[in-house]
Amino acid sequence: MKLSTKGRYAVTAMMDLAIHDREGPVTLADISQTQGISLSYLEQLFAKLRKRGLVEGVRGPGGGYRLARMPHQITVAEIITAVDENVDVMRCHGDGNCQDGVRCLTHELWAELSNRLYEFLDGITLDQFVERPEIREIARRQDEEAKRMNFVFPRPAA
Amino acid sequence: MKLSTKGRYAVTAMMDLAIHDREGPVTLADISQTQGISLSYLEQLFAKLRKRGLVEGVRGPGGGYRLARMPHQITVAEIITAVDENVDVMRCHGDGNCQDGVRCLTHELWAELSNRLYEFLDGITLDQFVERPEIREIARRQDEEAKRMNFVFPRPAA
DNA sequence: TTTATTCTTGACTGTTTTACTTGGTTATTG
DNA sequence: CAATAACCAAGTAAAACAGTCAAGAATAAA
Ligand code: FES
Ligand code: FES
Repeated sequence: MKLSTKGRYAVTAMMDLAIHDREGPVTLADISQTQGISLSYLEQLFAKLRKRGLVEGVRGPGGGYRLARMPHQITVAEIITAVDENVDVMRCHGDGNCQDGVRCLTHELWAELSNRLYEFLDGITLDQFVERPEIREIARRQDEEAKRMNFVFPRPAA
Repeated sequence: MKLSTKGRYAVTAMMDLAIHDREGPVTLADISQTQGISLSYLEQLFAKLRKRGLVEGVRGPGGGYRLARMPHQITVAEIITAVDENVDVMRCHGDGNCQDGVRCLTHELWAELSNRLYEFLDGITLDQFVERPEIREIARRQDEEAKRMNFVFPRPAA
């Protein structure tokens, strides 16, 4: 397992998606602006998320991305493994042969660690966070901020 | 937290150390050969482990490294954080300001994740594995292998 | 039907981290 | 003294990371 900025970005974006799920598809440009993540980088991440069946894209005006499942059916583990391809905690990838073809000293340790780690991350679903009032408050603030940015010149006085 | 080969090497080496703790200091050359890790790379890792007070070095002939504490007092979390300096699961490093100075959407999620992950890794100590018969068996095999390598020509028949 | 919107794809770039090497210098033992 | 083994400082090739750029394809709205 690897927990880097990449996985963090992915989870952040998925959370944004979960929060605005009822308001129709969310555009990557929106997420980019709201969460401060590079648009083109998001595109790469969402390509992977889509291949894993976590999100689905809607093209054309009014389009964007939408969760492919209910928030309580999407776990943090899935999101992270979707974008972080080498999730190899073990050198042997579970085959038990990294020591000249035989099992190495720490195989068991990593196997156990890997299992419990995955179980743990797999127990955290998106909905566990989006429902919290503190989170909703932050989301509301972000939305207002975005609105303020977009309509700074609503109609030039003329 | 970051779980990479680096941390894996460190834990592997520490485990080797824990197993051979009673036979006096263990040399890095031994670990290098037994576990298949580059000697100079081990030196770098052990420099960090030493700075964190996890091991102590004994110089000169017959020297090597030795655990600075009992195996049940050394956790996997300590070992990993010792060699992986940037343990920043959160972009804000706990300050809650990665979103233009204010708390971002996923701050809580990462804080909680970070906490529980650390607690989990902190609950695993070295002795929990070195006592297992399967592990001891692998260690025994490794030792024999090493012996066979060293004494391939014990005394040329003459 | 045109057009704007948005997803989708591929290639490309600079920076950082990994894993490892080279080449030393101390300190300790016999 | 010579052998041993910890210490230390640089440097390096390859990979991963974070991000950019550009072109295209599908679709909804005008
Ligand atoms: S990690 Fe499985 S054999 Fe080494
Ligand atoms: S992670 Fe703490 S504010 Fe974003």
